[in-house]
Amino acid sequence: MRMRDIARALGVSTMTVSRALKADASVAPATREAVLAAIADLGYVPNQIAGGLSSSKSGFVAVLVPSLNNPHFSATVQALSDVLEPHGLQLLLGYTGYDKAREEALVRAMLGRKPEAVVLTSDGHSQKTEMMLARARIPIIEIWDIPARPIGHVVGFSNREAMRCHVQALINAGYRRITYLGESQDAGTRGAARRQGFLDAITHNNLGTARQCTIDSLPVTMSHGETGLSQVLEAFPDTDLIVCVSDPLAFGVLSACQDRGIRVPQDMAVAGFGDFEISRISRPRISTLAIDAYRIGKEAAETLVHLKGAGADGALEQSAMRLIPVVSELRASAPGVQKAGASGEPYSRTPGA
Amino acid sequence: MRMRDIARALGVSTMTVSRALKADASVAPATREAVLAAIADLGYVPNQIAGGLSSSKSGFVAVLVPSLNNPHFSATVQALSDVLEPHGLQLLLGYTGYDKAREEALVRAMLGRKPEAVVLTSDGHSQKTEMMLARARIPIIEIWDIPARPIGHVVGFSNREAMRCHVQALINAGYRRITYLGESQDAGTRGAARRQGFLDAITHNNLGTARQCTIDSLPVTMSHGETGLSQVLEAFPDTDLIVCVSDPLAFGVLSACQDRGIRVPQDMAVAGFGDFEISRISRPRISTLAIDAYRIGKEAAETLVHLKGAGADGALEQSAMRLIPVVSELRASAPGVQKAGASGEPYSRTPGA
DNA sequence: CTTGCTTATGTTATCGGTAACATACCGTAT
DNA sequence: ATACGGTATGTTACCGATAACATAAGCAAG
Repeated sequence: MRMRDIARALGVSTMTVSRALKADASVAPATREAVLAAIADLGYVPNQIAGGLSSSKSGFVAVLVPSLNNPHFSATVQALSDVLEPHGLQLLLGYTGYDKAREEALVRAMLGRKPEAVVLTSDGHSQKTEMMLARARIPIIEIWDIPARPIGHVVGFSNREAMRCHVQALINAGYRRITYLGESQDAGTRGAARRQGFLDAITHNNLGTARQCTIDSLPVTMSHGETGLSQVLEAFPDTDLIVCVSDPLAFGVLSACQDRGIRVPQDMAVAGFGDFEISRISRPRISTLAIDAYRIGKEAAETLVHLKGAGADGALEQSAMRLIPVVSELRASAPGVQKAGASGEPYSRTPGA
Repeated sequence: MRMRDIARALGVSTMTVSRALKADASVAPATREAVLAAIADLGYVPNQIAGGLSSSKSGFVAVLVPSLNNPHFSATVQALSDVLEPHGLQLLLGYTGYDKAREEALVRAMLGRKPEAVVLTSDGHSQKTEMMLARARIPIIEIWDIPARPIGHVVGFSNREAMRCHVQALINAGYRRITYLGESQDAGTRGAARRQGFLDAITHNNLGTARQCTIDSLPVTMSHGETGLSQVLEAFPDTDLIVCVSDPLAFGVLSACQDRGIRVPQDMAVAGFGDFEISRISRPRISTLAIDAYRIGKEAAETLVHLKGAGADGALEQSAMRLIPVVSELRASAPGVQKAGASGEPYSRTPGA
């Protein structure tokens, strides 16, 4: 079933059919209706591959995220989809599995399909990946973190600065013997940036040598809580607060505390990062840092739509950087808040730039 | 940058370049090396759109899931990707948001890109969707549930039968005043099948009129636990077990119980469905039903690979149905297991067909 | 009645690859 | 030396749509 079949059935040319399928082209209203009726009747679906080759408009945007099983990335993808689809842009989704080689292979495969733009998380890329993206001459948007050397546009926040503020708020709440629990092989990733932010806060407050424990898995999940807690208790038994690299890990630590009869937050407090749903629902709740993942996707998509509107030179336009504010939420698991009797109320603080 | 540019740079024809890019074609080893070197050198990425149009092999498989923010679907997608990518098939992912109109629009958009197969969850489809899929003459695989009227191949299990077995196991453990907590607008979805399975078990055991409460949201998440528990306590205050349509909801109910000082499982037990990580990590643990989501994706992918190997008539071949076994896991929140002192040990039961 | 402009539709070339067929070249058997 | 078979490469047509240009019809103004 081709466009020609529709055209022949109506005694018109393929161009008339093609034009009838576009909203703006000049076709007589009666003709358009007849064409659309025939298409619906025969169940014709236009071949986008052929159309794309001819018009050099593929109609999709490549999106690369480290993992799909992550509410943050889901929300970001959802936002991208919500904004881009009304503009006729579909998403070609790929997940890198936190693996740079895989990311490179994916970028290559995606570029071969001529996406109109590429959106990817700024977690560090291989040199070839960066080269391919730079050569592609299409808009590139890095999201989530602020890369040291951006390829194109950026929509995100500084994980380092966010974690620094978060830990500072916890220090203000009275904690002093704070241990960080993160990933071991995090070079160049968001995890490393968060760790650095933790170190910044510890150093700035003269809290002595930083206490750190790591888990050898990428990404860490709630299942790693037990291992993580063991390590912390062995290395730093007097810890009064464990700051975890993410909320799921914090929840895992919380469960492990319950198993050992450690009262949270009286004996030891637990903090996470990322504002996953679980940190609000768990009992006790987990202090965390809220990130508006949907907004990151939304603003990235809006940047793209704006670039499209600006014309073909969009890719060459001055690259923009949009910063997304984040908010620390100290909950019941932080005694400072508990004492204030506002066990559910968030204590908010928006870090600057 | 086109293939012609590579060809000219080497003084060969485009066909030689094209052939060098395929593993099996007959090209002199020296020529192939020269071509590949030039390609790497110039950073050429073949245009898959043009290649696809010419060879009528798009090289990707369309995958539709209701939501990406769901560990089950993530695992299934991961499996599909793991198996299909070595065969040169990429995934074109779409999520329906549990919305049939959206699903229809997505199917239309995807078919326009000529996927080599379509994999979608069997949650009920619009009539047009079914028609389009049937007409596409490519392999269609419905996964997760067993549809009443399959379009093509099926890889999944019976949610109804699984829930029936699950509830039967809980009845065997001693529960009698069991209340079901599910979604209100679940017509034709997995939720409805699970509800029906619950009803089957209640009826079969002569436990009187079934107790049901519903939450008006699709999908329900852990955040709906509080509302759900309120409804159950109001309508059926003597409930000894709440069976939830999914694990996240069960976790939300568990937290709500803690807020009210309801001891789980002594005062009231909580069961989920789906074996999410959280039901293993939460304290107390949640009785649940394990589903091997990765295996569903893996077997679906293997079915596709087999069909490809079988040749062009794959789509017309006898449609297969693969059943995935599921296992009830009664955990600490079920007193039967607790009494046996095996607080972490799963109690297993594999339902037949 | 003709010119000129607008609107609706048709014709042709092309997007960048690949299938299918054609051909040149080489070594080996006769 | 000739015929033959296989390998390596080139030529041509085409995949199914659309951009760009061409053309026919209709109508207003002169």
